[in-house]
Amino acid sequence: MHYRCLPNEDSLLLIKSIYIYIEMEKKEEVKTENSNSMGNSTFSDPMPTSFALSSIFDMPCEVDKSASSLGFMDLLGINDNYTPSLFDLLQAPPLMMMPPQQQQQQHQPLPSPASSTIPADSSEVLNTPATPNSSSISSSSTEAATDEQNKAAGEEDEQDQEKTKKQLKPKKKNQKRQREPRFAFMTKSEVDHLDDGFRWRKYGQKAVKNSPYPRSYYRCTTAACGVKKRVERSSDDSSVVVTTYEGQHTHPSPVMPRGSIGIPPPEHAAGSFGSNSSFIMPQPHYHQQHQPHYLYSNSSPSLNLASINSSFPTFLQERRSCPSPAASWLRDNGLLQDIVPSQMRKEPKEE
DNA sequence: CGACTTTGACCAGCGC
DNA sequence: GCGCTGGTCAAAGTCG
Repeated sequence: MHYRCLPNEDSLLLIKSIYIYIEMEKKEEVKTENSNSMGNSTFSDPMPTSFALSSIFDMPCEVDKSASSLGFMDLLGINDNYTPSLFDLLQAPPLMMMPPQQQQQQHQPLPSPASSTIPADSSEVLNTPATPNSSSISSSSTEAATDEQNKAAGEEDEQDQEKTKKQLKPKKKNQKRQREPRFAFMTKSEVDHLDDGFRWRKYGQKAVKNSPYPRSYYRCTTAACGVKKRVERSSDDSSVVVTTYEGQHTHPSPVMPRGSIGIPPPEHAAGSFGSNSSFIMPQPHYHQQHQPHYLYSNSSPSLNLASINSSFPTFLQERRSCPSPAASWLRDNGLLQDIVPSQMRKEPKEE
């Protein structure tokens, strides 16, 4: 697979699309693998995809150097003798990358920053993890209606029913439960619930099959923001926390992290995602212990790129924030090895 | 007292 | 159809 790079203001959105594309491509493989091997439990077999993605990011990319963005080659240390990988390109300043298939199939450009919410029919969207931590990969699935809408409908119908506690439950009867796009990432952390700048309310906890650790369910406390996240500890490695975000924040982070390494709303990043500038990527709280040291330790704390888009997978942002040498180091030592795909959910059967 | 967590019960989806 | 599991609800409890 090769990617073409073109300069474009919407590059990061396109990168997202690539990421989505990768996920979609890999989804089927993983499904098959899982069904052939160990059943259907979620996260049951993260490694195949993990490695697959790793290799994808290491894939050589076809770069249109003449058209690439200003300083991009220098920044990445790319020269005529070096073929950048997708990983490298993800660190580049705005540029466009599209897999050949996508170039043909997806004539429709991704939404401009001005309308950076993904179209409803866009089957795969990355949401806003705004997570402080490192490694991560996600998957997304799509299903669309909001809980709020369902709730309203359900309440209407069941008003006369006796138990108030049951009023909200029939809401799902007439409609298949639909989900927001989601993605998951893994983090080495001693704390389960990572501070990502948003405020969450825990609304449930469940024991997880084949895992001694429970899964916790959180909802964004902001009214009208239906973002949820699930947090669970990996049964394989108790030091790893798997966080799955679902949905997209409709508001800026209410909590700007203390000593947030001062990432101001990036003016020059506005070209990429600026119109959605209210979405400031919360920066990690480094007082917590969950921050893998290698992420930022040797690289500049972070470029403004880190805050460009709340919908951009954190692990990519962090990759982006590292200069190329660090990038190759990371590639060899850490991030991708930690990547775990989220559960690969079936596509909605009905549109 | 409000915000948040805990926890048992309930519901829906899925596989057998 | 049945049972299992994930996801959610909401009352009760806790905390600041």
